[in-house]
Amino acid sequence: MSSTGRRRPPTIHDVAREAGVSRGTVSRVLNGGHNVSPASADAVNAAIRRTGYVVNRHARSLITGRSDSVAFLLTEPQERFFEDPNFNVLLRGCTQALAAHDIPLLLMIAGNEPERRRISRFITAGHVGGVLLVSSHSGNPMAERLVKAGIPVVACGKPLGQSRMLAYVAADDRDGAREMVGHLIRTGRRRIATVTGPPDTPGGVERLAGYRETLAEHGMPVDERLVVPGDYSRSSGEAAAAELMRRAPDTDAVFVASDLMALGVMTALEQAGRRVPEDVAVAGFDDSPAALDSRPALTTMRVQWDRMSSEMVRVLLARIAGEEPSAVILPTELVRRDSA
Amino acid sequence: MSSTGRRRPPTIHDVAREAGVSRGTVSRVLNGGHNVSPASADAVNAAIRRTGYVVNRHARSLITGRSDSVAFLLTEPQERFFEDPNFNVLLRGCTQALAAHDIPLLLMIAGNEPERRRISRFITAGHVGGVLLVSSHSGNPMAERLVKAGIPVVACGKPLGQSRMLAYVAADDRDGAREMVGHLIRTGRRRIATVTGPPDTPGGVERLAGYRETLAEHGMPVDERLVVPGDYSRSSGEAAAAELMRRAPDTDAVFVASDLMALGVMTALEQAGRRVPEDVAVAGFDDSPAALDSRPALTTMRVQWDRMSSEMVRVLLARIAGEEPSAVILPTELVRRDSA
DNA sequence: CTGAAAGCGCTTACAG
DNA sequence: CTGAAAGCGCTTACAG
Repeated sequence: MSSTGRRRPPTIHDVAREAGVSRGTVSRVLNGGHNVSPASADAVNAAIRRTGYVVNRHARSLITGRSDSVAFLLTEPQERFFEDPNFNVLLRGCTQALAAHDIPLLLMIAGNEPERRRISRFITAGHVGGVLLVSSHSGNPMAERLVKAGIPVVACGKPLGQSRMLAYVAADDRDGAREMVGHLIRTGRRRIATVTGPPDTPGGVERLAGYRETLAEHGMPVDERLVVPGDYSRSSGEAAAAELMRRAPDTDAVFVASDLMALGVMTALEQAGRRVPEDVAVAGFDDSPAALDSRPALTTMRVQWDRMSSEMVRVLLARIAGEEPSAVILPTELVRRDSA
Repeated sequence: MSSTGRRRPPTIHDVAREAGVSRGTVSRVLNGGHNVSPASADAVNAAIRRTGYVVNRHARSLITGRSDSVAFLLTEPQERFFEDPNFNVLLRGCTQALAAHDIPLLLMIAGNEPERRRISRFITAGHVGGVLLVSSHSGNPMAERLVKAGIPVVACGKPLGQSRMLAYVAADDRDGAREMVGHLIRTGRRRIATVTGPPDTPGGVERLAGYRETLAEHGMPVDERLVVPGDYSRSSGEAAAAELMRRAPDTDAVFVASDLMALGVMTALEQAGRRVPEDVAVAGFDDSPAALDSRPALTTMRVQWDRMSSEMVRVLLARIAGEEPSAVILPTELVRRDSA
């Protein structure tokens, strides 16, 4: 084997010597093996194995002007995400899906404009091969900049108003809402309220749309007093339910646009002396871990967060490889527990 | 200004021309400004501003053999961390503290041996300037490898058995335990039990030690039946409390080594017909967000997770700059709520 | 204090 | 299919 000291890692030059070919040929094997004879390829691969060679990414990036790493980019006040249990699942899933391709994940938080500028500069400087964009609110300024700079971007959730320019992976919010509201109707509920997400988020828009559609299809007029806005926080759910009890004490079901808000809704209902589900059914959305801990256990729509992350990575790698932007919509699933 | 098209970003060469100096001088300014006349330095800095130059990290890393990025490395079955609310605080804090220095954070999860190998290779290949090691269990195989490879490492929490070779930042577990147990004694409790963390974690060892010491100092013999092991999970707290009620129904206080376990303890006590805090006081450790949501609200020791992350980054940067490993112990603070 | 030059490890036309 | 060569943007002894 190698006669010299084991200090510095082998380079493409060592591999070339070991394989009896030129450095150019080694590089060609490394980059897809085009225009290389099978015999040369075999020799190179064997040499790579023998020497323990691994490509120097810095040298490669210096030439190509791009990096193989991927950014996981948060572009909102981070509190929201870091409170959200789904966020962890997503981050972990993306890290592992990328690791399977030996691609490092860079975590970046762009909560304000200076941060956004700094990060834009970093990304457009070629330090990142693509971006997993996690942001639920529309009108995201980062998205446009990155896309214009030619950076492959995949969004998590449908980017309202930008869905034409971005690849994205999202849950089927509207269909999920339809299924849940249908469930409430089938189980005999007649005064069905909803607590919505913010109107500039896909979950806020689509889940509400599904609610409206389903009521209409069942010939149940939508009473606007039963539509109360929330902001996905637990406390906003609590406030919404309190408001609801004032506006329409005869409410017998609440379709809530997120589990976290649903927990708040249950707390407020309890305080208002309502039993769940006997007096009021409560249904959430997301199937977050907390849904299991609540009492009664929360009936909810499951969003496949694990698949979400693997699909995001798959679509991003496809984009990086040159494919056109595409949208992936993942179905949701009714998880019936005790609250509805 | 520049006469050519704005396509490719300016290089050190552009700056040199603009400043009327050689590329070597520009590089010297970039790297600390040693051996550069004030006049040259000024000219270079002005040129940098004018051209909008930013260093190409790939080229720099290719030369120096190291990177300025930092890894945030998890080395255990990730579930534990991703369930832990403190983890989020830590991750976010580190990301932001590093961002302030314009240093990217790479998230890596090494849950099994193949992953550990892959990541070790990546890190020792110079793709990372240092490592923030997050792992509570002792005997971490990564730590030793990295240290031996000369990678600056800072651990979160005292690395049992490896504290000599690693820099680390930790909460003062023992002191915190002493304060809490003292509080329980001062408020009249006499049969004080404890639910511990795993014996191979600093929190498991130190918080138990503080418990024992404090009882002893107050002339209260430690009854080993009152020491029940847990694993930091909520359910282990539940099981521990149930066991405790069997072993010693006259227990009037439980010092629990984590908030999550404390929540489990409260659930089990409730099921056993005990009132908290009237019959049994319950005290946690960590001051995690969940401590606020419990009913009664949990009395606990606050760990300064936000400072933890900024200290970890500070110490790591110092290590990278050549300083010797150091330990930082952060004080904890008694947060008195309703449960004790 | 400063410039000219070598070189980091790789990729990619270019010529054969 | 293959090798020789140029070059990516930077740092760092080396002379002066």
